[in-house]
Amino acid sequence: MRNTAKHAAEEEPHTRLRRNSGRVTLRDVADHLGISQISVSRYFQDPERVSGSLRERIAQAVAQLGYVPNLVAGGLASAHSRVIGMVIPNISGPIFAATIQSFSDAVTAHGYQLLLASSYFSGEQEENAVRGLLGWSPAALVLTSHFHTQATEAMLARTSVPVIETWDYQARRKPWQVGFSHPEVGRMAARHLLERGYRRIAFVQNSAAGDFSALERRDGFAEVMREHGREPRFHVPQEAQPAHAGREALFALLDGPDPADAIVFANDNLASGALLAAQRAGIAVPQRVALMGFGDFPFSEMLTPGLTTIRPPARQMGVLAAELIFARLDAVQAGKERAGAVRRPKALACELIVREST
Amino acid sequence: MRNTAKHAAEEEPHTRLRRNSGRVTLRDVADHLGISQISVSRYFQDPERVSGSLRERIAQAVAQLGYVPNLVAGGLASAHSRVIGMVIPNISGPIFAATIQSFSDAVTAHGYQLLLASSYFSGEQEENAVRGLLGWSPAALVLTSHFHTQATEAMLARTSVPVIETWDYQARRKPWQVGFSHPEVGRMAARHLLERGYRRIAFVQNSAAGDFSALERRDGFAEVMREHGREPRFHVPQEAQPAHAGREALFALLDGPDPADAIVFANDNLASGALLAAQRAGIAVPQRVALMGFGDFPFSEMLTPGLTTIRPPARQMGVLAAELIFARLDAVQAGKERAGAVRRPKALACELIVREST
DNA sequence: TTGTACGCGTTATCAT
DNA sequence: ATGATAACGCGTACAA
Repeated sequence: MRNTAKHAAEEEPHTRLRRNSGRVTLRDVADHLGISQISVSRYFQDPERVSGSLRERIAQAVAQLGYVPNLVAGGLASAHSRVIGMVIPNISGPIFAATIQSFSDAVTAHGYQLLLASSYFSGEQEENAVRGLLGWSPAALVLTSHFHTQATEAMLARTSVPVIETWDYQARRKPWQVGFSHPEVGRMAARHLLERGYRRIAFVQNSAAGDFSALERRDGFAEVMREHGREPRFHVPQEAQPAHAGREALFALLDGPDPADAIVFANDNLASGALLAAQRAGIAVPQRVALMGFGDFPFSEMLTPGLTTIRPPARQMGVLAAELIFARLDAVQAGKERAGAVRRPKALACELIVREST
Repeated sequence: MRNTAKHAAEEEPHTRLRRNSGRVTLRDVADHLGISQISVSRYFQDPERVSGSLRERIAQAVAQLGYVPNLVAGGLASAHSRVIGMVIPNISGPIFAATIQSFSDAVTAHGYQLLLASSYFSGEQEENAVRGLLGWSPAALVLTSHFHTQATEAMLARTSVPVIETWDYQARRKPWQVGFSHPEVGRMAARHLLERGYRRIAFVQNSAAGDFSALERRDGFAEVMREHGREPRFHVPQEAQPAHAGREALFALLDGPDPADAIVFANDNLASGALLAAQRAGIAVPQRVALMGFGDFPFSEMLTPGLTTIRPPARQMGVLAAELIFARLDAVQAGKERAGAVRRPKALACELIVREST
């Protein structure tokens, strides 16, 4: 068939050179069969919309010509793409892995694709990511927590793309949130250690300065401590690498005349670093100092002693976020009637996992 | 300013209803300033291409109107999008994490975006992912290893999108590869254990049936064993979950009259599962049986005893793949002259990490 | 440096 | 059930 400057000279009077990217288009398939583009288009949108005989011929032509639908063109024409954007502080790493995974699976199952970006707990990076993702007119946008720059908030306020936030929960916030309460996590940790009889308890912050959710956990922890008449202690690591930061915190908090008898870490990475350092230094856990983390990362149960931690509903958040998004998309597609049927989710719960380290 | 049916009635004689998605466009910015679209377009492509005074006015209008460039339209017009597709067997999970991370960072640093899909070691899922990703006319496509379905290979052969494969190395394959030799990994493992004096050595396959690279490692292992006059042993786990599969393999291989004295696992997930099971069952490692894995996952050094393993150049593969892609893109942009300057990469090396488990 | 004209490949709309 | 035509919003080519 025509290959360069295809379908140019025949119908147009003022034939300039067309730009034609060289890829097989809907039109090539249609011309090949002597039918119109729109029939082929319909075949891809919903094969039932063309007659059975045509369906077979199109399928064959598509295979023969190696046609791959151009989603960019489709997205432009229909003003919405089958892409969903997601911004996560850390793509790799155990923290968000289960959420990404479950969300990604749901997205794929619905025939959508995932545009993924990491912010590294930086507002600026998140802002750039959001701008870029919105440029693709995604069907939805998923962010992590409610801490954004002003410019990001402005973009969110202006866009018509539905936005959902995960790993956080506030009942009244404008973007619906799928997650749990961070202060409550801090409270759980404090209560657990107080119940166990520990009294000189410290909280170790994340070395990533932008992890504001970790500070919310810290505040929840401090609140319960004070309610029980115990002054909470804190440590802010200087070391950047989590394992080193955990080690640093351990030694700092055991040093001096009034050493801590229990330490809550902002996450399991820090906690496991401390646990290993304790093991190597011959510091008995939990006899001399109890350690606990947050996240229940896969290795936390493999350590000796096993790490007590708080397990967030990581998988569930991805699943629920996807359900919410597709319910909303379906509702819009089905007309406004059922749009009200999609309900704001409730807060999810975290689970205290008690192992040997406390 | 005009909001619905904007810029419709004025210039077109046969004014039908325009479709207009409602978002702020380049044209809105241009109209706002009384200049042409193309000047605003140039501003976004390269601010240096418009005069300083105009530059400031445009910047202000963009901020005021909240314009976000429509990458879909831009992609269609220019026939290439600033998106890079990546298909990885497992997005989350420790195996490919470092590769994804380093690649993602490089992509972001170049102002591109990452469209990520997982195949779960399934050829069919990979095929769907590739089709979907190619639909976005990505600037490049990154796959994992060389095992694809015929349909996938056909798409790769036909597309003009540059393709790179990672986590694999074959010097002559058509898509350039950025990675290492899997058989060599298997050979390294066998040599290490034989040197240590182990003789009844078994290899445990991955419970994920589609992980063909793991079979290449197995074959390299078997080759060296036979060279040394030792018959290799194998175990194929039935359990799906890696930790359980590792446990199952451990007990199966220690059972019977001629138990294994060393076991190589397809990856660290399996190996650590076995290590923990051994610990709980009071099986001395490495005295009664030595264990080693592949991957050097973050927790492998945290186990007691530390897990001997082979560390792939995970980070480096992501970095190198990105370098290759952007060098190629730059070369194309700069004209064909320098296109030859981009050289096929050499094989990367894995590193044997000896800890206490062997 | 700035502007005009038009195509990129698809889908929405209207017509048969 | 199928077709004709005009958008979608931007970048390329060419002109001034």
